[in-house]
Amino acid sequence: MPDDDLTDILASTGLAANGITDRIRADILSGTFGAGHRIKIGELAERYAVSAMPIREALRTLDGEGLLTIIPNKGARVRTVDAKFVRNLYDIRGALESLLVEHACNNMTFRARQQIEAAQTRLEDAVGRDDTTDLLAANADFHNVLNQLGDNPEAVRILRMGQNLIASFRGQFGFQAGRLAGIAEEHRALMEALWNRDVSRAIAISRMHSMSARDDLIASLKD
Amino acid sequence: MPDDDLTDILASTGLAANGITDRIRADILSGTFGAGHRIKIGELAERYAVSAMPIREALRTLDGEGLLTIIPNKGARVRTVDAKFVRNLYDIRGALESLLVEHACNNMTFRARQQIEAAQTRLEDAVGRDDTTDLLAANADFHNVLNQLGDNPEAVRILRMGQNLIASFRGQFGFQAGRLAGIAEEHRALMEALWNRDVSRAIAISRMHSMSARDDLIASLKD
DNA sequence: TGTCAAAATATATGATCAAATAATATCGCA
DNA sequence: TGCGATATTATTTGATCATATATTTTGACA
Repeated sequence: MPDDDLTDILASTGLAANGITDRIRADILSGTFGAGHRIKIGELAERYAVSAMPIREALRTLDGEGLLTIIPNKGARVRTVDAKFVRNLYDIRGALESLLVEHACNNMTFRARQQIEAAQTRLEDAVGRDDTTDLLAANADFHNVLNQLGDNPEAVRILRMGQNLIASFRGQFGFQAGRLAGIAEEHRALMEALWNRDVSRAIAISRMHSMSARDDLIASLKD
Repeated sequence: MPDDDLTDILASTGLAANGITDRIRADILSGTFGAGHRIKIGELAERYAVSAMPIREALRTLDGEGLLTIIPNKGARVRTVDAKFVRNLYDIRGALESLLVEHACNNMTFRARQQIEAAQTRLEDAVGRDDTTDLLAANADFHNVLNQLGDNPEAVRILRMGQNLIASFRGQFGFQAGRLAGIAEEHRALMEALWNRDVSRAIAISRMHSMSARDDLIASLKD
């Protein structure tokens, strides 16, 4: 049964599709439940028209993902996010992405190169049109190819957890002026290093790329 | 209420004490439930003399920690661990620990230095007596000081999750000949770099330290 | 009026039962 | 005997109720 295989694969990356969990996560990330918001099981049960049980299990999962914090006998709150927290997540992201880029550089394939170049073309197009939505999609594709090539699904899983947390704030705060073009430029530099199999340079650019993103978001947070 | 504060702090690091969760985790890490073992809610409920409910929530938590894998409608299994998985975890650990060491090097305090030196003294003593238990405890202390100094609790949390997974195999497979002395030596080199505020050298040694540990465990796995 | 204690309320947690789904066994048939 | 469909069992998931814990409100007293 190929369907079973797919389910297993999804589960193995810690991203098994679960209706209620996904809906709560989406509502947190969309800002419906803002940072620090107190989550009440009863409320959510009513909101999603299910019993308390699926909510309780979903909250445990989201706690594990870091999206919210459960304090025994006191309930759950959406994780509060400050500049320090964002900085920490981006530092983690930088460390893990550069790890994946290192392996990706060594394992680069023709097909992956094509995919990266296609994503970059779409990304630059989006920059030209100042289209943030398309840019984020193309950016995700760009990095996903590298992440897969990085050959470390556990690291990708951690990365994705952090990404979820950050994504909502991106949508909320947007980018600083000129950042979109900066992303495209940093990608081009990374690509050049990758095609040249210059591992140490690829690592350095990858880390720098994360730090730029980090500083951009923190600057936006302060506005 | 200081007790409440403590609970909150524990919860914020994702390590809230929960009786049942802790017992299941311990039983997994001790090998009572081996890799790949099918976890049945009913069995565990009987074993720990509680209802199904706490078990179900505990399994979600442990799933989030990566200790087991839940497949919808099919149940949970203790994560199977192969050399590739161990390699991935250690690569993650190397990336995150070197990140923390970088900050620790910049934020080094006199008090931290004392604690690190004390831990190292105990570690070397344990090496001399070939006492693995004491060595692991001293080693944990050594790294904990650095992790705290790294000033990134999110990274520490991820690190701890991976550590849990690995710890059980350490106990099961032990170390290769001469590895204990190697650990002590690598620590000394790291300390020297730290006292000299040589950040890039400290990072390099930290990463190398993780890779040595990785290769040692993988070698043991193959025996 | 302010503060503390106690009652009342709200909420999370635990237990039990019911339903849905998956795994296993049984039986008919070639 | 070997295979496939069906029935049975086992197990997870969802719903509901009971209990424990936390929070808020109320009222007595200084």
